[in-house]
Amino acid sequence: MLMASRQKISRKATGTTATIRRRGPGSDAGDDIGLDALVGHAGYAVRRFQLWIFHDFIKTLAAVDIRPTQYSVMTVIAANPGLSQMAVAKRLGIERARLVHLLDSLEARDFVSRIPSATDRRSHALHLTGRGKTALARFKRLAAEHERHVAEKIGKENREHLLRILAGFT
Amino acid sequence: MLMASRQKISRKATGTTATIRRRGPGSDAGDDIGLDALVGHAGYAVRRFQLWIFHDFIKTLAAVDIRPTQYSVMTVIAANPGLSQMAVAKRLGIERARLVHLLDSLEARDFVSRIPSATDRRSHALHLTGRGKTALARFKRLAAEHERHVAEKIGKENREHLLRILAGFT
DNA sequence: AAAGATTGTTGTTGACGACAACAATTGATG
DNA sequence: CATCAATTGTTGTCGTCAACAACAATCTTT
Repeated sequence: MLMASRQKISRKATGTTATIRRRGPGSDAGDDIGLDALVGHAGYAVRRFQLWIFHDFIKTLAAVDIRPTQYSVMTVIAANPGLSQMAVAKRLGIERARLVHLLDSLEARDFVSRIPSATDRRSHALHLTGRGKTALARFKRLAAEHERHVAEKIGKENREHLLRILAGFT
Repeated sequence: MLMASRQKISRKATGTTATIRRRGPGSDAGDDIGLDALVGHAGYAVRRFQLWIFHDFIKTLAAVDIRPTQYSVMTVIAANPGLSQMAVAKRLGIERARLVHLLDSLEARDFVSRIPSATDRRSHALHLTGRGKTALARFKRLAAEHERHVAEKIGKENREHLLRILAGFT
């Protein structure tokens, strides 16, 4: 065995002294373990929820091979054609260094085009291509389906309430 | 300049045709850009919120150098001493491969100890050390302060409502 | 005793955030 | 007008994290 530091200790395997719920002693299947202090921490709940929601988004849009960040980039460009990379990065809270690769992949698939700005030769004016526009329409239908999954998971009114609560972060 | 593919196009810099809000023409500072379809997507709001919340957690607990995942691991072990690595990983939704490194760092700081299980020589019974227990108490105070930051950010009752909505994911 | 499952471990891959440089270009200041 | 600071896109590195695949040791089942 490749484990490290295996001292010999004769500790009783009483284990799980505190907050195990609904389990007979001796059972170690471990699917209902108390969290105690972790419940009531917003960060933990949000992290788990985000994992679930991204999984579902990726799965729902797997047929078109679009990830959440790519979708957000195309959406912003579609709503504001001609935007610079800096503007998109700032708006979405991603770094411009990261946006470079995102746009590379989207441009390679002919969804987005970097058009040299007529007023600033440093910057690119971002636009969706024709293919990009029709593709985004399909993405939006799938994203709406994903959004329905969210509503099924947490409840329609809870989803709307959550959107209102977090509206300040968009 | 190292930019790629700079064709010469005489496109008008009208830019931002659709949904720019509250901005005079010609200004390109770009801090108020329409999102349109992105608003109403739970995943986007949750992602931004999670970034904010993790940043605040890390900053608030920077003095003790504890990250959210480390905190969650110690909390679960404290509440359920003797748990195996598999059980902790399953409970927190992290992979056991990842938990190895997390426990390595926590063990190196003498917060957690891997005690060989008396009943199963494959598994480790996880416990907090004395140092780990007193340290966790301090972490919890700082985490509570972070939680107050969350309440200030989104509102006390909104935070509680959000916790209720996402209770199923903990 | 043999076959299959489990546990901890190591390693790799890819997405992602953060940061630091750099060339080209712009804008402001003298 | 010349010069210097700021901006824009780019490249690169680093660290975190989720996901997977392998593996040795061990347990369980038959």
